[in-house]
Amino acid sequence: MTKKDTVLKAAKELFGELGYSGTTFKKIADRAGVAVGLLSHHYGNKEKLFRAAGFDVAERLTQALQDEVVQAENGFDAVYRFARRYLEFSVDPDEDFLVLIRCSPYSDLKTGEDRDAMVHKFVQIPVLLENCVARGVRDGSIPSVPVSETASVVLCNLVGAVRTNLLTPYSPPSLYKEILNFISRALKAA
Amino acid sequence: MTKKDTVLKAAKELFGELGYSGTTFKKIADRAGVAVGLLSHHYGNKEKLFRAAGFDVAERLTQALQDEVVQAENGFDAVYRFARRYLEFSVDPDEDFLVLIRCSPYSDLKTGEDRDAMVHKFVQIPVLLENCVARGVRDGSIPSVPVSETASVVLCNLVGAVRTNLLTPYSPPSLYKEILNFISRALKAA
Amino acid sequence: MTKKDTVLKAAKELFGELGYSGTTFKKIADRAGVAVGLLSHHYGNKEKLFRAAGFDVAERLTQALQDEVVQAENGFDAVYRFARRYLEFSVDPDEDFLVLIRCSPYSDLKTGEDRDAMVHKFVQIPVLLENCVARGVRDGSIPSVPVSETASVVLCNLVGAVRTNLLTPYSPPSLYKEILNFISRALKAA
Amino acid sequence: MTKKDTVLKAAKELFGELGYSGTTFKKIADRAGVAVGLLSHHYGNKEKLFRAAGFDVAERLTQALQDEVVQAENGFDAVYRFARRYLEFSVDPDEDFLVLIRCSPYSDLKTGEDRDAMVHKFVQIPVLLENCVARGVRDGSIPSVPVSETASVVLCNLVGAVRTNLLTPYSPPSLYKEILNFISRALKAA
DNA sequence: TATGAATGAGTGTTCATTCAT
DNA sequence: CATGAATGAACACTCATTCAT
Repeated sequence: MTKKDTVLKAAKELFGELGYSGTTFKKIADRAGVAVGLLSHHYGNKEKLFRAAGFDVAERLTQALQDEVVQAENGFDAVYRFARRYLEFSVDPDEDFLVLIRCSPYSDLKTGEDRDAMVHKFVQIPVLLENCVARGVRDGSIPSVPVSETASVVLCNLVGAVRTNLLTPYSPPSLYKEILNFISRALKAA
Repeated sequence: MTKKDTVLKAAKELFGELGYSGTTFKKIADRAGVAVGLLSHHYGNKEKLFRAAGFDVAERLTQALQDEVVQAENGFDAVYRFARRYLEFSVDPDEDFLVLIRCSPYSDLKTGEDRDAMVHKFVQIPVLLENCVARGVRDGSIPSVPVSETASVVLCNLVGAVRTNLLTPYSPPSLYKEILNFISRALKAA
Repeated sequence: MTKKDTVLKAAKELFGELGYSGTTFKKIADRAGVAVGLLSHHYGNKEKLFRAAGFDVAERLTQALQDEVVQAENGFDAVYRFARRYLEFSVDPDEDFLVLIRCSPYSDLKTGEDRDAMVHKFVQIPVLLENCVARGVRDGSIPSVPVSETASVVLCNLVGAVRTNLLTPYSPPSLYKEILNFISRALKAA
Repeated sequence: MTKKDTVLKAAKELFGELGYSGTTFKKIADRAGVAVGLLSHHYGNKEKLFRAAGFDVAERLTQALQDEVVQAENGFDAVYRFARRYLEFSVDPDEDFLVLIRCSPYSDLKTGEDRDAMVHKFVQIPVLLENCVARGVRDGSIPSVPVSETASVVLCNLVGAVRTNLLTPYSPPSLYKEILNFISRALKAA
């Protein structure tokens, strides 16, 4: 692993743990075991490093979801697999999912160049889910529902679930299982 | 309105718009039209002011939800009203709901005294919703479901919905209506 | 005791305990149980209040020393009584001697109007001691020594002793007794 | 001289001239001709910089005293040399002795971590003087006196003398000479 | 590529002082 | 005489960023 990669890994961890403003160049450099000057040298500035950290995880998540839905038998299954994989990914200790929570457009980013880039990056995820729902409506595995709206609602469930599980102490242990049941029931009952 | 209240109002607005670290004493003082020293004078320090701002809105939200659910005919209706009122509140321009998004335990607060206080304050909301679900199970308006888990899942829907609507550009205009339908369907199909 | 007096008493205690800059109007007002505005009302500003506190104790010390030396049988006895009384006064819990340590010209006051006033006030004490020494030289109870210099040296002993005893942990329990012996011996051996 | 050293030099001067709270980061940075941020960068915070300044001078003083007393013919001579060197050091323009007056335990430091460190550092000086007195008692150059107490008293003389000379306008020009005589006489007359 | 000393604008916070009541 | 809300300059300290090595 090059020092550049070490920096990115440390950045993903720390932005995830401490948020954007709680994370400093010094902390990242210390955890990565490099000099502070190296961060700007490789990544330009803090915003860009944050973006690189978020993009890296977003990229992996998108890939995981795509790999998952291609295995589905039908649209409903695709939606289900999407949701299950999303939740799994969120608790995978290798994936630094927390940084996504900090930097996704669902987070409390200030507006700016940064945010626009994130919005553009993340849009792939709702679009992928929409395709799954559309496929389900087409193949009859999901009753006739408004496609885009339904995808949005399912994503709301996932966004709410990962925040509840990762950030709050209110989460029951079976939350993810219940969320999947909830989505299934609602989709079938539509 | 006393200057103390003016400060709190400005704080609610700015913490909501810019987040905790994006909001400075100077910005609050400027918007409130007071001297910076007044913030510490009345609220001690930034954390306490943030807490006061969050508590104030949390208090109003809790009250609104309680006032709403007492009017319900049965448990299912109570859950529905709870959800509808929650979503309405989130877009009421008088209520500075955004600050809750920044400071709730669903947000990316660093841990600390601050967070503990918030967790303790916010727990009223899941508890209230649980009561509604329990009532529905008791009176038969909701099929037999695990109470606590179901309440958590419904709240996930609401948390996801307000974030999608208020923070992202991905929200379809009818999102809130769809979320309510989604919850209704899932609850009835249980 | 009027509120004005209460303020002065609190000021003497706190300036003594915490020093000039460690003492705030708020702390004084809190200890005195009055509003902060009252301090400026009665004493003008912080420097003047500090001066008033220091003067009050200096006045009492000067008086105590004068009362003591008039009882002396001869010059040597006067010097001895002066020293003994000075040390006694420094540990009298009713006298707030510590404030003198903070504000005397032997202390680390910044220069300024304040300091000049203190210098002028305190000069009475070396002058009084000089008179005692002069008397001793005159009446033969002290060998022929340079008067002013000897008085200065004796005062150095006292200044050093009270600082050692009140400020440091290096002071042996019998320090004051030893200091008195030391002065006696040196004076007689001159 | 590195910028780090320049900062320490400026700090020693200014803490000596203006005391702890009268000295600001800005003043130090200005005198040293560096940016304010450099002070924290190299020394952490104000307390630590103060400590570093005090330690530096204390170290030099301790060394000077040790170098001096090893040259003594006997215990009395050692005490005398100690006292003389101490007084000389206090007026050496290269040594920034004043900062010691501000930070020694004989000063009006507020209690705290800072003070503990100073107490621990300064204890070397009374200990060294005690050794001299003990040697004198052993070799007969000083009559039988309580060792620790006598050392304390001699140090009181020195502490009082440097304060009188450096801080007050009451000091006669020959004060240091008189103090040395005074100590000699008292020691021999014991 | 890699370092870390150096910068300086910006931050939260303190606090003596004022003043309307 | 007495209050405490209100002020704003001053403070220590942080930190992303630059740059000579």
